[in-house]
Amino acid sequence: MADAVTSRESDYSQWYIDVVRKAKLADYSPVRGCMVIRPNGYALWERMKETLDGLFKATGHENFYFPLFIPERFLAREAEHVEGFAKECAVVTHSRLTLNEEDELIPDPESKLEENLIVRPTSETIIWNTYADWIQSYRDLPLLYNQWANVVRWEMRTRLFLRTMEFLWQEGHTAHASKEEAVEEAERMLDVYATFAEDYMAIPVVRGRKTASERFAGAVDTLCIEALMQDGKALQAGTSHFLGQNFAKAFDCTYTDENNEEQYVWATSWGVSTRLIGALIMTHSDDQGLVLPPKLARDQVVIVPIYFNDEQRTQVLEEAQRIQQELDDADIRVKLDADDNQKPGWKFNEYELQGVPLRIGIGPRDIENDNVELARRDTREKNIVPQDGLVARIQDTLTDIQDGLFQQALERREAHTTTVDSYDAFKDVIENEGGFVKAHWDGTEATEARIQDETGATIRCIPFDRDDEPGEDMLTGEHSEGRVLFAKAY
RNA sequence: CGGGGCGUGGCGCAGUCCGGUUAGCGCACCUGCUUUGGGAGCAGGGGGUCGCCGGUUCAAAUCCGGCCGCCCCGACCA
Repeated sequence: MADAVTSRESDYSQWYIDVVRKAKLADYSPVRGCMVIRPNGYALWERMKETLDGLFKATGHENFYFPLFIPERFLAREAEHVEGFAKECAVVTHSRLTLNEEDELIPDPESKLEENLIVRPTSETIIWNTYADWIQSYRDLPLLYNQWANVVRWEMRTRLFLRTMEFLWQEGHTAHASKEEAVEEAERMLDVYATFAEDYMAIPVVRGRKTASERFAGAVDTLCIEALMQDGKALQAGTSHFLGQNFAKAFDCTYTDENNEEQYVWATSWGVSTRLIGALIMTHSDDQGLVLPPKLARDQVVIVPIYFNDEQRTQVLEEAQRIQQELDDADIRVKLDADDNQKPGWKFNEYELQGVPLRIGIGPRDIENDNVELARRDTREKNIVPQDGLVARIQDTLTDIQDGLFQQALERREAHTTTVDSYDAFKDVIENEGGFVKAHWDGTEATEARIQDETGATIRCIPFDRDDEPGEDMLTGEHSEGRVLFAKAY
């Protein structure tokens, strides 16, 4: 193959970049650390967005939109929040450009802003500033809102989709009258994320709680879903935060309860980003390129016509169009590639690189025998199958691919999840095998920091479903309430 | 922020060490014919201020000085 991607074994990092670029998901942009999301990549994001948006609406949320710019003083209001984000903010200081004596374009000193504006790294502050106006009474609660937006975090080190300076995401921001209700909301939305990851993206995830050091800046509690990539590194795929009354207090957001008493509002926020595309790639794709789960593929089936002369071309295309129509009628997303400029062989390779789950090849031979050639992207199996019953067969196969991808990822995760009881064993697994490691931890930040320092592994989460199994910290021997999940992470 | 790499038609590169015809190759692109079941063949054609600025020289992609940009790898982070 002329345009092969680097193999995962020889250079995982280069493989990832090759997949992104050769599947035409994204390009580098002229701006350092930012990317151009190409139509193939954006189509994926659109499908994710549509699906998630439906799940948000189904759980009672509405969309709104807040400004890209946040007044600098807002960010300063919540102490931990500033501390967490101050290091990575883009700051707008001027409102126009002008030419200097050397004819160079510079920010016009005359136009210096009275107050700097921050390009949002997240929107809690500006939203809670407004919630303070919207909320007076317990009757105004809850507020269940979400926004689809871009945010900017000035990163040192970037990687396509996984960490770029600007990225697309959704951020849900809810306000509640009680702590219980807010906690429940944070849990509900984590569940929505987990469902989405597993049922649509075919990515098995561990649901859990972050330790204090990994918590969102300004949150009381951060819940997360963690996924394991093919190279044995963990990736945080979504977070949901119980914010307590931190932002309500910072922005003086109170309501009057049933007893006419003033109370601070309880809050949550939750988000997933285009980073999920990175997770998708690193979960399912192979050395032939992208592999997409059928539920998220823009094109679930591509039809490649094969012919040797004009007469055959007419005949084959007619047949191909008929099949296309049948599939379309059955709500299968299908593309017929009748482009005359590329040969079938070229198309086969191209659609494999782009991860289209199923390919139908149809040529004179097939027409004669009422067959088509059906090729699966995930297993790379090819079969000659009868046209009779094709729609049902394709529906079944798509389901099979979707389930198979999840199953395969789940098995890989299980195979790369190790339970250890000694620090030596821990270091050995982290160093040589990677993956998730279940081990006892004494619950202190000091121990957590030392482990990270010495091994590079962090506590990904305290899993919700961990066994009730007290023990002793592998490092300090102190009491541990149960095992936590360690891994090296993206 | 440290370490490494790279900057030459749209893309990938060679040429740079050791200065010297008209800057070359593959892919892509355009035209034509033949082709089409796993990245087609032949013929013809178009496209470059060699990242930028300065210096040395009869002569600079090549040597010297400075600057800029991007990518990769590590520490911090969705």
